[in-house]
Amino acid sequence: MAWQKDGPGARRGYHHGNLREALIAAALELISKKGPAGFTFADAARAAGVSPAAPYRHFRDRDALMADVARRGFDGFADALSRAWNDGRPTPRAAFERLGRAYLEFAAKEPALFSAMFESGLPIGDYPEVSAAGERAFAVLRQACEALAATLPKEKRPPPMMMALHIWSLSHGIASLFGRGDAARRPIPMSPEELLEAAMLIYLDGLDVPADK
Amino acid sequence: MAWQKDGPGARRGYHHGNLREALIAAALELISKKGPAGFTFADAARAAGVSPAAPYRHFRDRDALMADVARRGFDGFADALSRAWNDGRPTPRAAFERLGRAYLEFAAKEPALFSAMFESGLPIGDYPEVSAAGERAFAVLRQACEALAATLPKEKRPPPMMMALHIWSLSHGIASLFGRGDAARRPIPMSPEELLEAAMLIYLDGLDVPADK
DNA sequence: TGTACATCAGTGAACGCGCGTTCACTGATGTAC
DNA sequence: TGTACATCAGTGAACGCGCGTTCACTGATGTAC
Repeated sequence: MAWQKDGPGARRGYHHGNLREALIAAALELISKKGPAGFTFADAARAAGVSPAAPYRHFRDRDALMADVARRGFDGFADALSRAWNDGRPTPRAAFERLGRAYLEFAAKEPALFSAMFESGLPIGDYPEVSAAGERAFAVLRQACEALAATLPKEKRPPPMMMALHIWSLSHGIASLFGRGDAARRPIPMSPEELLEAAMLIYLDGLDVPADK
Repeated sequence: MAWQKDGPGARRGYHHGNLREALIAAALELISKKGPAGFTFADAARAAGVSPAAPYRHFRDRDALMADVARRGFDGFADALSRAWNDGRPTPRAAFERLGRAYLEFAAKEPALFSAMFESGLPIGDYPEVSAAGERAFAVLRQACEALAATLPKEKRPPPMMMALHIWSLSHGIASLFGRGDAARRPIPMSPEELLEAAMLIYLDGLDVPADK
């Protein structure tokens, strides 16, 4: 956690030097401890070690801070998905399965970001940069579906948009219900990753996407 | 909305006569207006037209009220799923598809209950009656999967528990992301019902569950 | 059928608390010359 | 290189507010006899 810049930019007295980042880090910390509703603007200021008035220099209000966290979350999510897809190498099908796992991995490794993205209760209409970032993440999945659909003969190709929505929903459902270290999670007899992998196998079978090799 | 009993039990002055129910109704109203985090104990009292101290006669605190809402939600959910399944009549497959639609219907028609059940942020470990009600709802789905799996030849039968988790996750993902009249919802080119139906078709195809007729 | 009394389910005033927000301010930094 | 000044990013005190919670209380209801 980079609460403060290291080296010459580190806090040196009156000026924090890196408050914006520190507030975001504090927000993440507080979200993972107490849930997306579990922190206030004043809490974030306290955690960053500044006066309650200081955050106003960087964010209009708590929602704006939360929105920035969510936007960063979606940006990181889009990157993670892109990396997993890796332009469909070595095969679209193998890459596609990696994509699903990347979804769960993100939810598991960054539960605070995941909460901010999907459970913050933000009026996302008010934060177009958040929904734009969300679109970018979804676009990665959609592209992957297009590539995978293209491996099928024309008459059997499903609409890639529909496919993308299916996979997104499935992954999201698994991640929401079982995917986090959450105390609220119900115990299940297999790991979320196995659960998703099995489901994708069945789903792709249903679409007649041939297994690799 | 039965805010107060009708007839002889209706409010008649000093005693409310039906405050417990009125508080629950108020909570639902407030949840659908402002989200699961969007109301306080005092708000609920105000909405029910009583003093801020009155709710303490019926609930230990706000969380206890929320938990009761969630429990009722799961009970109603279990009922709705049971009704949709209808013991697998006329055929397990047809009943199964009804089950999926019932999931979405519940989320769409009772968004406040749905929020209380899945997005309230309650520490459900502290409310065993809530998780028990959740289990009852899940059990309906699991039973249905058993019945459907039983229509397949032994060597092709998937584990019903896994199947149930798949369908639950998929339905839940669709309901969460696209299923509510929510302002936060992303626009999609088909209805959630169509989306789920198509996904289930593909999934059941993947399992080689024969279509009816 | 009346009455005395216990119990129940409310009131309303009060409290301490933390939050959001504003304000005039001030220390630190960057830059023009 | 030095200096004056503008700007930036903080402080800390203050405010009004609503919340959660407690308390002694009281009106209404139910019941034993």
